[in-house]
Amino acid sequence: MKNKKFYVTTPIYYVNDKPHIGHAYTTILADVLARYHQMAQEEVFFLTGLDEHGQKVQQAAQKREMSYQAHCDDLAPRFIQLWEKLGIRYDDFIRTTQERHIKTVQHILQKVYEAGDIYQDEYEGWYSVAEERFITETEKDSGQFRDVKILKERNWFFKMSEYQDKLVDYIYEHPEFIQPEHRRNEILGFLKQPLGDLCISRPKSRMDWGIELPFDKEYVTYVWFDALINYITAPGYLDDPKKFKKWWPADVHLIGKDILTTHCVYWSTMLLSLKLPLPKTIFAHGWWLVGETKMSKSLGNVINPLDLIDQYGVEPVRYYLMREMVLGQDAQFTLESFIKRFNSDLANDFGNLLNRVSGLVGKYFDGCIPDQSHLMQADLDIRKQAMALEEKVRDYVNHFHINEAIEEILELVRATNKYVEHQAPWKVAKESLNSAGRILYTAMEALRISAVLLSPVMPQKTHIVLDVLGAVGSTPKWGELKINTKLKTHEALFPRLEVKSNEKGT
RNA sequence: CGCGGGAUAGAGCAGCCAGGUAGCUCGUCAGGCUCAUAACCUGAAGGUCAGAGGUUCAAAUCCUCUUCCCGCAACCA
Repeated sequence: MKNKKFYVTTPIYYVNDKPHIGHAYTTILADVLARYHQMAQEEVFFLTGLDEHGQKVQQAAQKREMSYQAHCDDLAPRFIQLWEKLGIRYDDFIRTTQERHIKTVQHILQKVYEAGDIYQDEYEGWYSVAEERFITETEKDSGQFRDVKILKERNWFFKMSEYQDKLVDYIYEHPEFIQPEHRRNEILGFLKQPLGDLCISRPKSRMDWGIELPFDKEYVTYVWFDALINYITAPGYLDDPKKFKKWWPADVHLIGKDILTTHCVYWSTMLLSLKLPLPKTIFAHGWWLVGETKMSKSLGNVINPLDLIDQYGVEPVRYYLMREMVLGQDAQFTLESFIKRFNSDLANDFGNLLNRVSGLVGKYFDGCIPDQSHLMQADLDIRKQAMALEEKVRDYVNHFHINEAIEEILELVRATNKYVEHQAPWKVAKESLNSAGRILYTAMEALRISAVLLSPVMPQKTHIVLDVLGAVGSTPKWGELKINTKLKTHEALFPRLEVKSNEKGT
């Protein structure tokens, strides 16, 4: 049987500023998904990268008195280094200034142009002289823009409207296409209005940092038309048909809720025009809110979550971000909840389970994994729960409920702690070493399976656990522990964090 | 009447689509255990499920209205 493939993307991040928690979150999420699918024996392609054209980049570069490309080259490593720090294992890193991408975009522009889906017209709208861009009616009414005037400009347009009906039908026929569901409704609501055509050019006179239109040298491409194409550039749309056929359509485009319309509407209609299949799922996650709405004054502790990495380690941060964010909702990032999560889940439950079990095995079995012999009811209960876990986790992950997958694993960890407590092998051992061995074997198997299933979230820490158990490379199937294996010594996995008692009220 | 989502114990969430004793984690209180990272286990307190009305033998769950919060309303990534 041929392995399934899994192609996951993050947005390509815009290099007008340094990476922040939003970038980190999406990328970790993609990484975790990629690793789970790898664990399920699927072939995975994980793409991330940078969006380097457009007005904001131009402005940022000008401000720094650098060339556009130099500015991009300066920022790119910051992203790459952060991904290294976060343990991100991507397969390709695309930058829209790369030759492969520019060629692909120009090829597509030419193709769409020749197919008659691009035409020239005059764009008229409110233009902010200060911002050097057109603004929407809503933006104009907000009164936040000065020097606003009506401006007419000749531009090239993509016939997005042609594909409106097709797109609406597609969304209705594919409930999994846009997730979560309320985002899908949002797009369907948006598409109830007649869709206009998309202006896809910018005159060089106004903005020249972009990909030149192959059929009109006076213009560069609008940055979104450029950026979205990255998803097919990387798997080889232009120059590697075999590779492209293997990976496209993408299984998941992960995005923030702020770029929902561009992906669901612009990108989809572009693909429809190109007669390419649409991605299977576009998943929009929520945003991290740091603390309260206005947190500055009372506590003076405006926390940049990235700082936590240096202080507490990468993996607790990965764990926290994955565990705490629910579906496509927003979530609050507070140091208090981070520490609570760390102590209760990682230190008290998971780390401590390893500690107590390995301690007992050291004490009564000379550090060697004992034989399980035949299991009693309580043992069978744990085994049953552990054996059912893999499928539950897979199911949750496939539906993007990472937090629930993690919770399900922690339930096994907690149940195992409970089991050890109730079975009291330290007492049993005085009468029957055999029975104590059975209990400890069962607990260690449950721990091992928990570690395997948590490994996509915390690859390094779970590796330590598996290494201690002599079970690196094992699967979530029951019974892979090797009897008589000598346990390795280890430090506390997640030493408890002291609660700083200077917080008040929050 | 623009479209849509939400309001469940001190906190964060599940349950709602397929009505039938209100559940999980954290926190609090009281015990227990002592193998373990002052950890773990047992038990308890705490909710008129935003409010009002309706359907039903039965509503957190379905319907209507009200209040409050939030998202979207396109050419900026």
